[in-house]
Amino acid sequence: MVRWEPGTRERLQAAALDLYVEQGFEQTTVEEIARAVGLTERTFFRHFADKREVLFDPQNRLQQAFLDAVDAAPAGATPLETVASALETAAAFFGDERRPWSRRRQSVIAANPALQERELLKMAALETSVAHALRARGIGERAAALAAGACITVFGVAFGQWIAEGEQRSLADIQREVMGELGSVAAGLAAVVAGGEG
Amino acid sequence: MVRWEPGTRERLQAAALDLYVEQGFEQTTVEEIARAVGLTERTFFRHFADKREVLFDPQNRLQQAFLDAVDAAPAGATPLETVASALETAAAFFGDERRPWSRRRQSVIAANPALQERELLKMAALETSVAHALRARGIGERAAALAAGACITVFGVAFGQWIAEGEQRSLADIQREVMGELGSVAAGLAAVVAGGEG
DNA sequence: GTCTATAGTGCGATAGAC
DNA sequence: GTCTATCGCACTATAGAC
Repeated sequence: MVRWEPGTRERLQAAALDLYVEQGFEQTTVEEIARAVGLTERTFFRHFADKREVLFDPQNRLQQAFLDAVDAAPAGATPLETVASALETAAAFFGDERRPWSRRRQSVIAANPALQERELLKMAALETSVAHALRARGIGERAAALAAGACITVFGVAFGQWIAEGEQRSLADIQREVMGELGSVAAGLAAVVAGGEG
Repeated sequence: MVRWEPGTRERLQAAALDLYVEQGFEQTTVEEIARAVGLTERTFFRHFADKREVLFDPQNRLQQAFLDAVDAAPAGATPLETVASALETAAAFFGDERRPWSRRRQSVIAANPALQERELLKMAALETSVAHALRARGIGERAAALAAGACITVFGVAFGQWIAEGEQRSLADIQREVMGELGSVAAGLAAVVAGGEG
């Protein structure tokens, strides 16, 4: 009999998601989650800083993927070319096999402002780190911040479509489509800036 | 002697900001804030849902300003022209007299992830409502979401500069500059989309 | 593993404003 | 009388300290 089985984190995450889906986030206590996998409340807090964090990847693999992709982009690439290639790479993290889990997870988050806050914090951290990686490539602070903002906006819109009911296409395909639509929206931007407005 | 002085909300907000600046957000208890203005903890929670909310405008006036400005834009305006005019209008909310208070508030938020989460939630709500207002003008869902994302990104970058140490220019001036930089960044977007990437 | 501070909720009582 | 701001008390769960 093993004293502690491996994959404790993962089992806590799975149990938490199940309970959050079944009875709601607020109606679920940390003690319930811990007992569901044969542990105590105290152990839960050793693995996760708080009750929300259990729905998020403590290792931030997505962020690491984005950063590696930014670093790997060709030296002469523009800021938006760089983030476009980062989005391509990041899409590999969300294969078809993860889509059902992502949908369940998102339904819980959508129902709880407290969880939305945490998700937004993670996305903001991602945006900041992408901007930082762009700056390390010699891109100016403003351009880096704006390109990173565009990157996360496109990712967010595309991800929302990826988990939409009935959606079958890959995240990469959807991202390319959304990036194209961003091109359409931004097409008149030079004119807007030159012309001024009321 | 009046039992209830007016402006209870505002006095709680001022006292809370003072205490958060002096001793930190986490080191300040709700009871301290309440007692600082002669009230009890229970009354604090009558006015604000939680300890963080006291730093935010419960009336969401900024959001209302954005929405009014979007509705007031000329009928034929493109999505980005519309958000550009919304940014112009919204800038009126942040006059020079509010800059010192905004700086104090931001220094507290910058030091506390829990407060950053709340700020991000407010910004996300703002973005969503701008997207919704754009859709009401007949703009497609995707274009509306992307234009709203650009709007909030520009606002965020510009606001950060507005409260930067030594900054003197108005928020509207900075926003125009940032919008111009977004034009530069987006200039090559059509080429990126057409050419694809590794 | 226990112990505690405190955030936040629910219900009810009080009392001034009108 | 109604309406509403305030207070009091009991209570739970989170989260951190020891």
